[in-house]
Amino acid sequence: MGNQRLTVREIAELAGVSIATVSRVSRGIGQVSPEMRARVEQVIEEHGYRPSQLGKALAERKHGAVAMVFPGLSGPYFSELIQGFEYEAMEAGASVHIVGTHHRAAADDDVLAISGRVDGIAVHGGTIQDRTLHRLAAEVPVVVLAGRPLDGIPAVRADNSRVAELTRHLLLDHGYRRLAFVGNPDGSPDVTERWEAFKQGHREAKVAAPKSPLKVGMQQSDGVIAAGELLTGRRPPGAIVCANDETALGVLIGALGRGLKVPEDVAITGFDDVAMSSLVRPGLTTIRQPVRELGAVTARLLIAGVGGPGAVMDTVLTTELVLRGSCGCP
Amino acid sequence: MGNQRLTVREIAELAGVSIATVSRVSRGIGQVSPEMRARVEQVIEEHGYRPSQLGKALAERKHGAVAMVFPGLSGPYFSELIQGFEYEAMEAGASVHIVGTHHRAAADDDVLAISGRVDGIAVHGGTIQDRTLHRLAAEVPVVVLAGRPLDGIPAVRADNSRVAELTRHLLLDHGYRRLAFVGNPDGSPDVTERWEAFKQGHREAKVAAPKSPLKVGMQQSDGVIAAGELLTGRRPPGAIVCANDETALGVLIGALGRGLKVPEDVAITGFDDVAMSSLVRPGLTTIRQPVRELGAVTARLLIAGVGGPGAVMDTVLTTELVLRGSCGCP
DNA sequence: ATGGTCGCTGAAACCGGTTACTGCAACGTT
DNA sequence: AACGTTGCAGTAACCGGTTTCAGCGACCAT
Repeated sequence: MGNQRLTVREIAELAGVSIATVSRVSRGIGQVSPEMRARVEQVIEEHGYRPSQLGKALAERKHGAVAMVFPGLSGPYFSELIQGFEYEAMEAGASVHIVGTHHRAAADDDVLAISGRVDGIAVHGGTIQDRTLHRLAAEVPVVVLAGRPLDGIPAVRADNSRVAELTRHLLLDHGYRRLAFVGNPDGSPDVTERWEAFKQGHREAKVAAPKSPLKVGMQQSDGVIAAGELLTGRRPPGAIVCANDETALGVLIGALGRGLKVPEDVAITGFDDVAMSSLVRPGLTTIRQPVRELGAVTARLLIAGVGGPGAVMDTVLTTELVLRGSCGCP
Repeated sequence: MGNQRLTVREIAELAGVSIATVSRVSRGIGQVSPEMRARVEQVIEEHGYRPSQLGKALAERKHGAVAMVFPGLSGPYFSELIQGFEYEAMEAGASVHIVGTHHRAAADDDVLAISGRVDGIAVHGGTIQDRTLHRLAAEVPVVVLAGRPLDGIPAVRADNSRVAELTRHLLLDHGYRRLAFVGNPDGSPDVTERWEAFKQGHREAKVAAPKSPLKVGMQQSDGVIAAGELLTGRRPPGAIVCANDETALGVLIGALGRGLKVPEDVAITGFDDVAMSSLVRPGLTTIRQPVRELGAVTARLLIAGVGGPGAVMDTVLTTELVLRGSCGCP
């Protein structure tokens, strides 16, 4: 405690050189004679000098930090996403700020406040208003994560249209009728696209799609609640397509807890392919998306600087249908 | 894009005043005549001036940011923890850096690297080596979160000893014998304390405790794996005490998936009381800890400055036994 | 009229780095 | 011998804020 850090000028004094030389040595650039370099390095080593990030940042006019904004960080999806993002940022020497808005009123202000502290911001789709997004983009490079590109703001996302393929599989290969969709499109570009793909799949199979989705949250506990809603009526659906694995697992637990058999009584599918999905009985049929990679690509894009001519505006990562027992496959 | 931010000097020029006055107005302190204040405020408003965090930070010699270091952020526990921390930090105007070490080799270096960017760091128990912790504490205020205080480094934690009460409940009230403990004490102060309390409960009930815990991770998927290990042998335990709710839910799913009845065939308990625990059938008997509050208290402590005489060295939040169906209670 | 107080504003120093530019010595070339 | 390179180190000017201190005019008391 207490022993405040040394500055360039003090190190310069101790080594009997100018501050320019200290800076050159500590950064390892510029021309410095071997003996001078050795002398300065010795002093730096002795006193454990490390340049202040503050001075450095001001002089270089960059923060060496990026931020990620998301609604909340419940569950494996956000964990993976952040880990991919954070790992990539760390590799590039940038530290990571996080802003979870979790339904806070002042969220948009918080996001603007962070813009003065970072070199770039990744905003999870549906987290803040488009208006705020534009104001943000005027201050600092922005990438939309899991959402659509918007007026010069690039996006990184997964191919949600594969839900159409899943839907056709349920309708045509297994012959289920009366599918239900669990998930709330409002405020989530991902869920919106999945719901649209769900309807598209119905069109392609020439089967009437349900009028509306069952709007619940994205957590496992929301799935349990959804199961209660869907499976207690007189005409329960033959298959339940969930917006993500966590709700699907919740629905599965809710169904099994009611003594129903999956997939005999009801089929269930998810989206993400989280670790649990291959471990439950029956295994969860789902769509695998490269969540970690999504975060990593976003970080790389942000650090590379985003803007400029020829910049990639829309990065869509491929997804993959994973068939397991919960849809009726062996 | 492109329109770079204005500086104090430019605003001063535009308003026809000195930079000192601009600074005083923008900070709202010091003596400024009403008309001058109005004039400057007008210019600030017009041009959307907001002082650079970089200049501010350098001049004030503080970053206005705190960091949280943890092993990884899987599951609801870390989500809640971070949300509590982040919310409190935001309230105080500090932004939040996160560092997930997730078993990275260079983790300790990363943590030291971040120390030059923040005013304080919360380190989750068991994340980095004690040696690194000391070096860190020499640079910046540090609080250990979910761990023991260490040589002047304060800690914030929950009362894990309540696991002894839970253990006695299983042994004495329900009469179970042959309890198993699921969780890996290595590298986790929390799990270590819970395992110790588990043995303590056995001593108090005068029942022999198992020699060692079943060492698995803290995620739901690890619980499924643990269920496979414990429930396939010839003499399965009568009750399984898990280090946290997520593994307990995994064990529960694994047990039900094998056609076992809970609690008739095997009782299961957890720790945390996450949302899912009250939704599964049977409800999960667990110990409730105030995870969010844990994060919030840590943030407050860090922002208040930690050190100094009379500082609180050890903050222990109370926990509560929550009895539901999975232990055999009605 | 003079001296002292008070309220307000501005000049300049400072925070801790980076870097353009300058100066100087040693060397090679014609 | 005079001159142009070249390599190296130092001076000083930034980066964008905050804050100390000095100065100045208005006001009041004597």
